[in-house]
Amino acid sequence: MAGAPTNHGGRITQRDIARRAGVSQTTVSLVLTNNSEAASRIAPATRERVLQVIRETGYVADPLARSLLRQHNQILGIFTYELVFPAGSADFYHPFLQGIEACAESLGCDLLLFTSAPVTDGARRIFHENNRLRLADGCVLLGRETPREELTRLVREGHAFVSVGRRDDVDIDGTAPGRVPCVGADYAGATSELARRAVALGHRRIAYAGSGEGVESAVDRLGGLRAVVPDVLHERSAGRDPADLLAALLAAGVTAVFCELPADAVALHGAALACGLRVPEDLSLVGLGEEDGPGRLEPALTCLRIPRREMGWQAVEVLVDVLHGTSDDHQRLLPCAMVPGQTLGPRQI
Amino acid sequence: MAGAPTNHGGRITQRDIARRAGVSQTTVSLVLTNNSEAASRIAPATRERVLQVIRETGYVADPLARSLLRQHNQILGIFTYELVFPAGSADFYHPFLQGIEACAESLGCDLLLFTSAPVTDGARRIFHENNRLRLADGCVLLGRETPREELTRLVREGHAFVSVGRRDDVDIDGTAPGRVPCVGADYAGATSELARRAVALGHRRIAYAGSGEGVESAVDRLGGLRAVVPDVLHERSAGRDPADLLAALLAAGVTAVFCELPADAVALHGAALACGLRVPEDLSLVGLGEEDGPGRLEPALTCLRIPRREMGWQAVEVLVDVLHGTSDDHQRLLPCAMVPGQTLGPRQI
DNA sequence: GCATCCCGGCAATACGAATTAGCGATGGGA
DNA sequence: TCCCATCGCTAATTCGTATTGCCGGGATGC
Repeated sequence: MAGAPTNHGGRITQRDIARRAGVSQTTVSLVLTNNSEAASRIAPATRERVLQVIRETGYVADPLARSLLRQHNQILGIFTYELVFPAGSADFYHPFLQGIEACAESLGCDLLLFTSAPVTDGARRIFHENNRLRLADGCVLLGRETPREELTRLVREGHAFVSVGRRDDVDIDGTAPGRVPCVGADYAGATSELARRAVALGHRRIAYAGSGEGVESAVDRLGGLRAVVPDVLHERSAGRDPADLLAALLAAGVTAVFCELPADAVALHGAALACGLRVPEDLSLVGLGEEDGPGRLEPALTCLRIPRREMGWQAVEVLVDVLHGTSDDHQRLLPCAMVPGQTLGPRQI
Repeated sequence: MAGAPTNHGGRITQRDIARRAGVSQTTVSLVLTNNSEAASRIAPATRERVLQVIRETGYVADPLARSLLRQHNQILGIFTYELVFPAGSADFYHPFLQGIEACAESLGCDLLLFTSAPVTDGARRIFHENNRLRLADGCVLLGRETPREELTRLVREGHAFVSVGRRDDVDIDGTAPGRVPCVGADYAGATSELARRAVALGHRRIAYAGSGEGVESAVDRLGGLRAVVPDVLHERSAGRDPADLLAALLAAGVTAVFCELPADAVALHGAALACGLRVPEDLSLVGLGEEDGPGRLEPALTCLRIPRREMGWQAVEVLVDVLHGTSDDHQRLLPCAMVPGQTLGPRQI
């Protein structure tokens, strides 16, 4: 241990350094805070003596004590309602995390994953008795969905946070609607654009397969489609046999299906082939999201590319805005690129 | 804000609670630390009054101040020499992180990613002037390689850490060799096992393609092969044309090649096919690692499965051991499963 | 009736670093 | 010789929470 002069618990403090250098703790602190103000107040000889001891001992300031005083820690929190590193959908979060990490690095911030949040009633919760939110200066919320009550409380208590994914306004008792800081993908705009394209290709009977309600991203997709095709046929797909769903769609004379989940499009594609139908000649299929996993469809699915990395980066930017109170609008919608694919074609009938 | 009685900087403290409840800060603290000792010292009426105020204000203790006293924070650090979420090799780290996260969650610990570590001389470094290591109770080191001097300093200064991946002992001036806490994959054992299999299949002239030096994992692989096949032919592969490498191997009469990097095996496979050779009939190929990415070889490469998730989990276990001073040996080698594949076959000639 | 004990609560202190106010010594000017 | 400014450094305080020791009053024991 090189004879480190630990006084009490093993960790070496500024007082230890001070003792060894024959100065006060204040002086050690002044030497360390290297600004022109303080530096000028210390004689070069003293300064050097202190630095020498610091070098010998390898002392570094305890960031905790420092943070307690400063009231901020250069730490950004990341909270997810599922595991941050899920096993199943191998890397849904990965691009988001890449963007967050890159931006945090450029800011010189560390990233704290709130893995300690206990699971109550089958879900992780931000607010629990030993809430560690304050360890971070602000927090990025990641996940397909955020419980309304948690969101409301975050806004009401004035926490610095940002959601990755658009979130509806929150109701703060009586006053103006609480806008939730967020960086989302512009599902509505992208879906509208695809819808216009489908219409231009001659499609008249268009369907939406998926819930279309609940989560904001689902509402936005259905809404984007409705804005262009008011009389869209809305069919739920959850837990439904693809062949069944397909039959219902065909019976209604549908020629193009917009699927909330790309996976549904893939399933419908399979069902269509099984019926001897051709895609897109007999039925056009569109996935309103990014195809995940390696199971690429052949021919390529017409779908969206969600700018996930960019969303992560910008989420951190917005979070910093929130912290500094810089900008006034803390909501951003990023455009989705369209993946042309080959499953959206001209109506043939 | 519900008229929260913030005194100074916005955050609400135990003193605020105390004022509102007409008690002292001590009492608030005692009410919060819910152990039998302290609880008995507070009258139920007082206790309830304090709890009421706490509920109204939504107060939660500042984990920072708490940590400063306790000298530990329930935070485990993760340090990587590259980005934690790299863009290129999509998810080399992902399985490790999964294991680390799962174990941390079971321990109720948060995870801190040291993204603030600045890049000096082209590489991230743990030790720099504003070292934030002490934010965490201990630290998991992730990455293919760890600079020796950083490792040495970690050991010398007695930091609690663990390396994912075996690391050689470190030289602490004069005293006994400093064993580095680590959880590694047993490359040596697995390679030996594969070598025995190759020998049993009739192979006599076996080559090792790769550096075989430097990083521990490379040394271990070559070592494991040498233990079974002392007269192995060692050919470097870095930056070399696969066809060129193949020619050299064939000229030496090699019938089985053990490749440090599965990617090299894939490249050699391509070169062999181009020469009209069959695998494994004319040449057996073994990858001494996990094939990464979706570019699976056809037929399947005989290689290893690195228990990355398990390594992550056990790394955290070892770290906890180190922290508590529980066990005495902090090195673990985990067995690698063999992926049979079809590129290692009987020698035909 | 006096010593003792327990109950319920509080003041004081510690954790480690940063900041403010101020103290003693020195030097220069009048 | 006296006064004041400057230099170089330190004592005291702060951040928010946990812990220790103690105090006053009422009940209990002998």
